[in-house]
Amino acid sequence: MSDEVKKNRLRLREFLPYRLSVLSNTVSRGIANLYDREFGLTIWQWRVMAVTGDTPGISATDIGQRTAMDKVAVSRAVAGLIELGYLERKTSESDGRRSQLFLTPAGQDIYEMIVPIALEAERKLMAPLTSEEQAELSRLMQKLAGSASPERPLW
Amino acid sequence: MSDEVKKNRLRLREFLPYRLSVLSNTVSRGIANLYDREFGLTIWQWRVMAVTGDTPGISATDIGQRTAMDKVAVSRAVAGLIELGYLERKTSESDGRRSQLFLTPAGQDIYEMIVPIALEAERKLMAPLTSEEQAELSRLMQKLAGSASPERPLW
DNA sequence: CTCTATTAGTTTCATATGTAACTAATTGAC
DNA sequence: GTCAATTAGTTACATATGAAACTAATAGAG
Repeated sequence: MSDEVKKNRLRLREFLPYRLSVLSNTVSRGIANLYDREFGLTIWQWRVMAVTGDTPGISATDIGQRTAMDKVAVSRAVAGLIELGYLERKTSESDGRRSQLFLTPAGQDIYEMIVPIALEAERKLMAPLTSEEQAELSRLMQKLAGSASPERPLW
Repeated sequence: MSDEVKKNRLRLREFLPYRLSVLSNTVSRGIANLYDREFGLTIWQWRVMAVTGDTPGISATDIGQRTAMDKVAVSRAVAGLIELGYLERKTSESDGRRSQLFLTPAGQDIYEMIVPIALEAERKLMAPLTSEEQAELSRLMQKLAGSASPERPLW
């Protein structure tokens, strides 16, 4: 048991929610700068491009589920990407409410440029961990994610 | 090496920055709800209370360093807490720009109520991990934090 | 069919947040 | 001492974000 709990004292620097938040913000900020500087994209726009590139024809709602974005954020990111000429929207023939989203050729180009850069950034981030440690981190995060799922709030 | 890298394909669900962001947001949201529902505090206000409770007389600037908050966020959180009657500000005698912050008796009461609740939430969050896994997670996060430090951007 | 409930997506509005400009106090060079 | 440069903290402004209201289309009960 950690000192923190033993002493019944809360040290922010040892408090997991705080540590997660700081680490995530640091990483996200770095990545956001990268996408913005190199391609003029926000993180949300990039997420939308990433899943659309991986799953052409996906709808905005499904993007939201795959990216943990709410529908307003998806709507705005999609609008921005269409404006930039990277995304194209068709209306589903079977359901007039649904959109089907596709990367334009320009969007494909950007997509193919970003993927290796993003993977390289991830690689550098994880470089200090051995591959066993990387696998272990992944496993532990998955456990935590199950524990913290919003459907089953612990607090 | 993971499939993701091997295939040179980016699957958002396996991409560490994305996973960190989603996990952190889920946890933060749960915690924020807890603080707000039970005590009417924002996460930032609670962070300020936490370090002030731990280090009475601390200045706003030092709070910023200890909580990874920028000075504007600290200023706003402090203003809110003073408004709520949980925090008290004195001007340093040796340096008229510096403030010295203290919990009021009401603030102390809240502080003492929150600490065990927050620790319990953390305990529940980590419950699915063995204590070895918890220690390992902590160690791996620390390594990552070093790797991602903003002073030494990798991208 | 037809009418109500639901769903996909957008817009509106109120609030949160970060950057930059600002004020007040202090420090340090001279 | 005096004045430029720095530091602590606040304010102002522009942008980001999320909740709720809204529009358009579909589904489902009868």
